[in-house]
Amino acid sequence: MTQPKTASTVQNSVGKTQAQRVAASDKAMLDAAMALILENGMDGTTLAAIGERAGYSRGLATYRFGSKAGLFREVSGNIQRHWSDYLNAAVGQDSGIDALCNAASAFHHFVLEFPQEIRVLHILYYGGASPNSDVRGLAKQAFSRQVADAERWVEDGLASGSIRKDVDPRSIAAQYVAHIAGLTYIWLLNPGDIDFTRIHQDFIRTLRERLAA
Amino acid sequence: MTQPKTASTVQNSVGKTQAQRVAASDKAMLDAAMALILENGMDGTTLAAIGERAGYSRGLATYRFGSKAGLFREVSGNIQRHWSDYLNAAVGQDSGIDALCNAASAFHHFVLEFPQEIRVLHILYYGGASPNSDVRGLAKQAFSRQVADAERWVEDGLASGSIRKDVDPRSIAAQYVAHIAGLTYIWLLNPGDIDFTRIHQDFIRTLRERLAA
DNA sequence: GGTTACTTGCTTGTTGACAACAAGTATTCT
DNA sequence: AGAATACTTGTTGTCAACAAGCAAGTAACC
Repeated sequence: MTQPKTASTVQNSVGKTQAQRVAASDKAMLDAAMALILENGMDGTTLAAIGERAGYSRGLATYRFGSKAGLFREVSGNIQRHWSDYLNAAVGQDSGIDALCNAASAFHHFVLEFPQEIRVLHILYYGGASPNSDVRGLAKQAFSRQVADAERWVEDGLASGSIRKDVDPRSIAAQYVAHIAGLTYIWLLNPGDIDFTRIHQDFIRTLRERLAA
Repeated sequence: MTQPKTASTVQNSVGKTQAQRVAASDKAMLDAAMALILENGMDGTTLAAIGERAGYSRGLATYRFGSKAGLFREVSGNIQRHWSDYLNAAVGQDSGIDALCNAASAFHHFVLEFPQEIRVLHILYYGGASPNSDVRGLAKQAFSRQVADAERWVEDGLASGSIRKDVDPRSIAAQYVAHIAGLTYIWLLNPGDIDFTRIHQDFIRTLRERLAA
């Protein structure tokens, strides 16, 4: 294993265009990174291990992502894009209570369909609770946007009269996001302890009861 | 600064009993640890920095806590004990909806009164979202107990007839804890963004509406 | 279409920071 | 006094980050 590792050691890295080489290594690196974060968390994941797990050298991860922070940025950006598309497809042009409920359902389905991505994403985001953490900005931005979305939905519902007048959009939005984030956190800690589907149905029902005009 | 640092360099470390020496250093170390975790997070806090901030050598933190994991255990244990006493004082022998509401209010007051302790505690707990994290077990245990407490309160309320019959204690308990944890997380990320008092009042009201028999 | 210059992808060498531990010194206790 | 405990200093191994180099691909020119 100490023999010099040339690019040709790696499957399919010769006779390809540069673009193909990068695409291949990039995918392998991101897959390896996600797998290692799931196994060992952020701290336990080393840049060297990512490169080697992906079938390259210990140095490639640093070269590709620049730093550990860059790696986390890349990974979270990828997953977030996926979730964002999924959410938009589910919510579309809805607003008011329907938008809130559809978004919650979309999250519920996403968790069932891509549990690993959600796990990785939240491992990263909860790491952002630490000050000076490299992912803090990412987490902040993600949650701010979620709250802003929810707030907008509630405001639209108020404007159209489908939501009762005595609620505060900002407060509802914060509670809505907190509910989902908190539940996901508990699930992350103790996957078997949470009956996600039951709680989700409960939540949807309560939301409608509480907000309906 | 490179001169040998003997214990007598430290204020009040000579002419005291061993017990007093330990008590003094222990307090200084824990204070330093909390301050540094608040400033730099878990990753950014080094055992050496804790010792030196506390006015001792770079080695004392390792000697005292055994390892970084041991340090976190100690810090979280201390804060948790404080919160636990605070909670018991507030909830007492209450059960049912009153217990849930009083516990939520106690948390609200604790956050206002000891924001730094809550910040540190949750920085540690959210770090537990990472697998193989040293604090994972602590976080798991803490949240399990919170859910169990809430579940018991709901069950008592069901038994005494003060809570409506069609709710699932486990589901309610999980949502209750998720609400508080999620809200705290968002507050940790963006302290100014959350109107804690308003949301708390909202929450209490909703809780009563939703659970009252 | 073949040789040469250049660019880009990737690897290896090295440094500094830090946790962890071992071995030492200082202070108190009996 | 010496034993025990509190604390400090020396050292090792791991890892992120960076620097320097090698190899494969691409383009310019003949």
